[in-house]
Amino acid sequence: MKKKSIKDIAQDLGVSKTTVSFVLNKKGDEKNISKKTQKLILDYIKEVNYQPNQIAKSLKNGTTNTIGYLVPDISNPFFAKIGRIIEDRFWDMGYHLIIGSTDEKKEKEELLLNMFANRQVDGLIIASCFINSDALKSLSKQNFPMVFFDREDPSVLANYILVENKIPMKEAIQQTIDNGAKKIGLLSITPDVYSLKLRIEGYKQALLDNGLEQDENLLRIVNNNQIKESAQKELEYLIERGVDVVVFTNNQIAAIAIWLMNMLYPEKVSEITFVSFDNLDIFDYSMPKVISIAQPIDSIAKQSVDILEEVIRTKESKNIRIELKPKLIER
Amino acid sequence: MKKKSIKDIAQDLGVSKTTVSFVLNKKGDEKNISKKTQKLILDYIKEVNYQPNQIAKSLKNGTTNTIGYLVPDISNPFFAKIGRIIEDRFWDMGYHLIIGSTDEKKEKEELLLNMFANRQVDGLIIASCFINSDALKSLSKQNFPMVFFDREDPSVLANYILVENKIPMKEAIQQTIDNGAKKIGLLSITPDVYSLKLRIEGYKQALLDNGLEQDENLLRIVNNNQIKESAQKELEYLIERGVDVVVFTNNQIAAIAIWLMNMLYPEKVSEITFVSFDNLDIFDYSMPKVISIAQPIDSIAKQSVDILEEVIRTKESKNIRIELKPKLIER
DNA sequence: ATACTTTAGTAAACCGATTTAGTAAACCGA
DNA sequence: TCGGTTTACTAAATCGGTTTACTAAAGTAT
Repeated sequence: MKKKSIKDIAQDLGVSKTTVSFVLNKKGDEKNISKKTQKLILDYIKEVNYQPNQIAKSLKNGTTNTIGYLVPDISNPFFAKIGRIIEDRFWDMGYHLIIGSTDEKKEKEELLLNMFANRQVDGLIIASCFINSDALKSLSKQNFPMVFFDREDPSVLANYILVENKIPMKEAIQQTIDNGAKKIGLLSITPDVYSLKLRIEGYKQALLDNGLEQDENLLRIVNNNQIKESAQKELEYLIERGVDVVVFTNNQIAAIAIWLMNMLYPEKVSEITFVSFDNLDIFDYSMPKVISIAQPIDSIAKQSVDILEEVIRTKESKNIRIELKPKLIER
Repeated sequence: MKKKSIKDIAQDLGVSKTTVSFVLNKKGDEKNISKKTQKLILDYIKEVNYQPNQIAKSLKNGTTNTIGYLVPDISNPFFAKIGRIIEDRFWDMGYHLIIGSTDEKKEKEELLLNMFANRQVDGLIIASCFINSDALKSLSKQNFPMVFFDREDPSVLANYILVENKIPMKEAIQQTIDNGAKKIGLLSITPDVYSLKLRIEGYKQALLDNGLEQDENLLRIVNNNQIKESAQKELEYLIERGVDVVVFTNNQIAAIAIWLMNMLYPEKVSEITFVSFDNLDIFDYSMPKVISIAQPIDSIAKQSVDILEEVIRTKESKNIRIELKPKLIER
C-alpha cells in the first residue's frame, strides 16, 4: 500500500490531475469545479489519507518553507534556547528548521551554507564568525534572505540582531566598584569575535572612569584549545594577585571558573565577586556571587524571525541593524 | 546573475543536458563522454560555480538526505546534546537534520510527523510519548525508517535505544542507605512516561530490599502545570517530615529542588543528600550533594544513528531493542 | 436560430534533475 | 565494401506536483 499521488487519484476517479490539484488547493469554486466533483475528490483523499509530496511542490514553487539555522553549536544552551523560540515562531508560519553546527570552523560553515542554499531553504538565521567569507558574500550578492545574530562584522552590511556589549559590561563592573571593589581582573577566551572585544573595552572603560589601576597583567586571555587547563592557570594567577573581582566575557568561562573556585579555593568563594557577560541558571545559587549580564534571548529570537520573515515576504534586502539591551542581574 | 541549471549549462556549451548530468555525476568515462567534452563541462561548472538543485535531485531519487529529529524540546540540554552528536554523525554521511519540538503534545507531534514524512525525510529519530499514535502506526506500517530513544511503549514493536531505569535507580539509592540514610523521600513530575514509572519502581525496590519504611506519603508527585509552585510545596512537605535523602526522577525537578533548598533551607543543604536520575553539570558544585545517574548520551546518540543508518541502507525493519547502562556519579 | 457567455473540465508545459533507449558516425576485420 | 562493434552523444520519459491555455457543452439573450 504505497502512497498515492495526484495522478493515481485522478486515475482512480476518472478525472484529470488538474481538477484534483485545483480541489486540493481550494480553488475548486474559483475554477468552476462542480460541487459534486469536489466532494468526490475530497472524500476520496480523506479515505486514502492523501499526503502531498512537499518536494514536488517545492520544486515547482521554488520555495521549501524551510529555514536554515546555522550556529557554532546547537547544544550550547544559548543557541539551543534561541533555536527553540525561532522554531516555534516559524512553525506558526508554516516553516521548519534545518540546523547546522559549524564548530566555528570556516570550512564547515561554508559547506553548510552551500548545502542549505542548494536545499533551497527560504532563509537563514546565522551566528557566524566569518561574515566576510566568500560563501556568505556570494549569498548576499544573490539577495538571499539572511539575518545575522550574536556576532557582527562591522565591515559587512547585513541584517544584524545584536546585543549591546560595551556599556552593559561597564555598568556591571561599576556595580562592584560602588560596592568597594579595588582590584578587578578579567578572564576571557580569545576574543576573535567582535563582541568579545567590545566587552573587554567596557571593562577597560570602567577602570578608567573610576581611576583604578590599569594593569594589563590583570587582563588574562585563556588558550581556547585547552580551555580548562589554561583557565585554571590564569585564574590562579589572578587570585594570587589578590583581585576582589573577576570579570568574564562569556558564561562558558565563568562556569568553568566557578567550578575551579569551589575546587581550589573554597575558603575564598565568599570574598570574591564574579561578573559574567551572559547569564546561566546556576548563577542563582552558586558561589562566588555572580553579577551577570543576561542576553535578552526572547527578543533576539523574535527580532530575528520578524526581520527574516519580512525580508522573505517583501523580497527586499534592507540591512537593518538592531541592538538590544541586555539585563543586569545583580544578586 | 541568477543560478544556472543543467539546462542552462547545456545550452551555453552546446551539448545536451544528459551529457552534462553524466559528467557531473562522474559517469563521464563510463558513458563514453570524450575527455575533451568532460573538461569543457568541468571547467565551465567551476567558472559559474554551478550548484545542483537538491530539491530536483530529491524528487527524482526519492531520497532527500535529510533526517528528522523529533523531541519534546530541543532546548532541553539532554535532547540538544544528543541532537548535536546525531547531527555530526549524520553530517559525516551526507545527511542533514531537520528538527521539531513537540512539547509532548500529541497533536503537535502528529502534525510534525506528517510534515516530516511529506518532506520525504529519509528517516526519523524520535523521543515520543505517543508511540501508539495513529500517525506513528501508519508510518510504521509503511516501513518508514525510525528509531525511538529515551521513551518506550512496551506494547509497540519498534527500534528502541533505551537506558536502564529501575536497577540503576535502586543502586544509587543503595549508596545513600549504605551511608546511613534512613528516611528517603521521592519527588517526581507526573510519571506518564514508562521510564519514569520504572525509576519509581527502583526507588520502591531499594526501600524494600533494605527493610525501610514504605511510606506512600514520602512519594510526592508534583503538578506538571505549575511545576515550581508545586515542587516547593512537596519539597517543604518532605523536609518537614525529616527526610535525609530526596530522590528525583529527572534532572529538571532536581535542579528546581536545588534552587529551592538554597532559597528556603540554606542551613540544611549540608545535611541532606539528593539523588537524581539524569546528570547536570551543576551537580559538580552545588549543594546539597547530588548522587546522579548519568545517561550515556554519547552511546544513545551513536546507537540511534547506527541503527537508523542500517535500516535506511538495508531497507529492512528490524525491531531492535538496545538497553544501555547509565553511569553512577557518586560525588 | 444565432451569437455570446458561463460552466466544467482537460492537455500539456513546467520546475531541475536522472536515466533509459536510442542514433549517427567512426572504426575494424575479412 | 559490407556487417558488426565501439565511440560520443542526445531525445524523451520520469519524479509529483502547479498553472496556463484551451475546449466542449450548456445556458442565455435577442
